[in-house]
Amino acid sequence: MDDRGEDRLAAVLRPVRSGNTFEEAVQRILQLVRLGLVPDGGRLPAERELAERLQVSRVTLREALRVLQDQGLLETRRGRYGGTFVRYRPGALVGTGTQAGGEELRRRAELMGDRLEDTLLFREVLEVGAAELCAAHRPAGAAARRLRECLAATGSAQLGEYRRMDTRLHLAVAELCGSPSVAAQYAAVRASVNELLDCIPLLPPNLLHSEEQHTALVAALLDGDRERARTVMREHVAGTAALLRGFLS
Amino acid sequence: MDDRGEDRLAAVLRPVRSGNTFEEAVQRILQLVRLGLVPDGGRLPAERELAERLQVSRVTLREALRVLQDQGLLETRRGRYGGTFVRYRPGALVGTGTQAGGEELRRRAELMGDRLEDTLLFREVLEVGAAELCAAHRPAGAAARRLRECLAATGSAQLGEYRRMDTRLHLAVAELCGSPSVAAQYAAVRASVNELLDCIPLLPPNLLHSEEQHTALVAALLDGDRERARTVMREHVAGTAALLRGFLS
DNA sequence: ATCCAATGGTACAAGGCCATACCTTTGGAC
DNA sequence: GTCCAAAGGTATGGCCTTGTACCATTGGAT
Repeated sequence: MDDRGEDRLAAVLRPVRSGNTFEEAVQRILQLVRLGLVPDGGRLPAERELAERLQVSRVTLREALRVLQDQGLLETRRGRYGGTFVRYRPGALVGTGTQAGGEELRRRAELMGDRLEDTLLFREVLEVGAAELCAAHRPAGAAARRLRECLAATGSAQLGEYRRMDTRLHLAVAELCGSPSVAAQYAAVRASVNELLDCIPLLPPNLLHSEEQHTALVAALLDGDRERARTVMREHVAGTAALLRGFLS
Repeated sequence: MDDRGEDRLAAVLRPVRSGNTFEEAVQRILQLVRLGLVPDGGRLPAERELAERLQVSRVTLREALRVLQDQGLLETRRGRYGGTFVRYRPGALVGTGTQAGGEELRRRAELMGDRLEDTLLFREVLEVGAAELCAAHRPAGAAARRLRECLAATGSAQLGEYRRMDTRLHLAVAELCGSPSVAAQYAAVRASVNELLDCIPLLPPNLLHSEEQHTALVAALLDGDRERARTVMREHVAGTAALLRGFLS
């Protein structure tokens, strides 16, 4: 051994399970909601399909759904054309000054503790890396269409739908970079970030700036300009990180 | 829903478990070995400590150790100052042309299938991102010492120890970037890469080139030069990826 | 020579998770 | 109005995992 004190094995010797199977299932369903992949009022895949895809027994999956029902986040209807429906309106941005949102934000940030900094750094690595890789692939055809469609959707989104559309665009970049692992990790990390972002109001000046960056990003991606894609994404990410840190101090 | 055919939920709706608990424990122990964090002849932490850190029952952990013992990768001795010891000599580089190694490499690459490309891309994102973040932190004090020490160790390593020291340097960068998640993901992905690299011979010209890049990398990191750190790391990673792809075609 | 602490080895009962099968509800198709 | 397919709701038996306690072995300390 050549360790002296500091633990060089920490990166490997960490828990193999982050909780019960059903707790992890809860987290995954929460990701679907926080990422807006299933919008308010939308229907989740059927229990049998969800269980199959998460590789969890239906019994366990139902335990997870039960928790989220009890929190009022999901509603179920029986019978054909029934299913599990999302009831989720972030809407912390209406009728609140920066006070109320700030309270909740601090509460949630407190809960994340040390993982907050980790999350923001990890996000930067994934997102900037994905942008560069995506540009390197020079998206064309269906990929290019998807990027353009996502960009247009952010531009014409209602205020209440902006975060959802923003998430959709970023997730598209992560998926188009060619590495499923990057996409999966980004989905998880972005769900955490959204949990915080949902607490702070969306101000028009920020939104405009964000849209300029989105436009520049997609242009760089379609041009296959790696350096520019990376630079634009880095600034964009730094912007939201600064926004969060600002509200937290 | 606005999905049309393609599955936008795939990044979230993936298995919550990649296998049995004991299989995942096996993978973690294998990581320790493949990363060279516990060298040949070295002793693993005691069963009780391993179980604690992996958050796995000792029974399950012992199942995992048993598998690796049966493969001859681990040996156990009872009694005080006993323990579980690593018996692992990559050494595919002695007495083989590129033939034998190429066989085994292709076999292992086949086994990884689609995950190979994913692994190489994910590695690039993590490694390049970690380098940039690490430089942004301008490592000083203990961090700077650790980088210099790791660099010196690669420079003076025996041929049989070079890959281990190389891994140690890269892992140090990932850890010093400030995000435990990045370090953890990198450890996993690098263990996979090492499984392949162990099949191909280490040629002096490649080694020299690699060492030049290591030196430049550490210099950039200590200078706090983000762009340079990123560029050097990108070329370095592209080098080993090209090496692998070359042996595979 | 004895003791002891650290390590691997073993046994058992409780709880978690799963596969499977079946029941109940619902609304459209006919 | 009847039927049926698709969805949620329920029950059972078995394997996996855990927590806990205890046994066996070893080599240094005394």
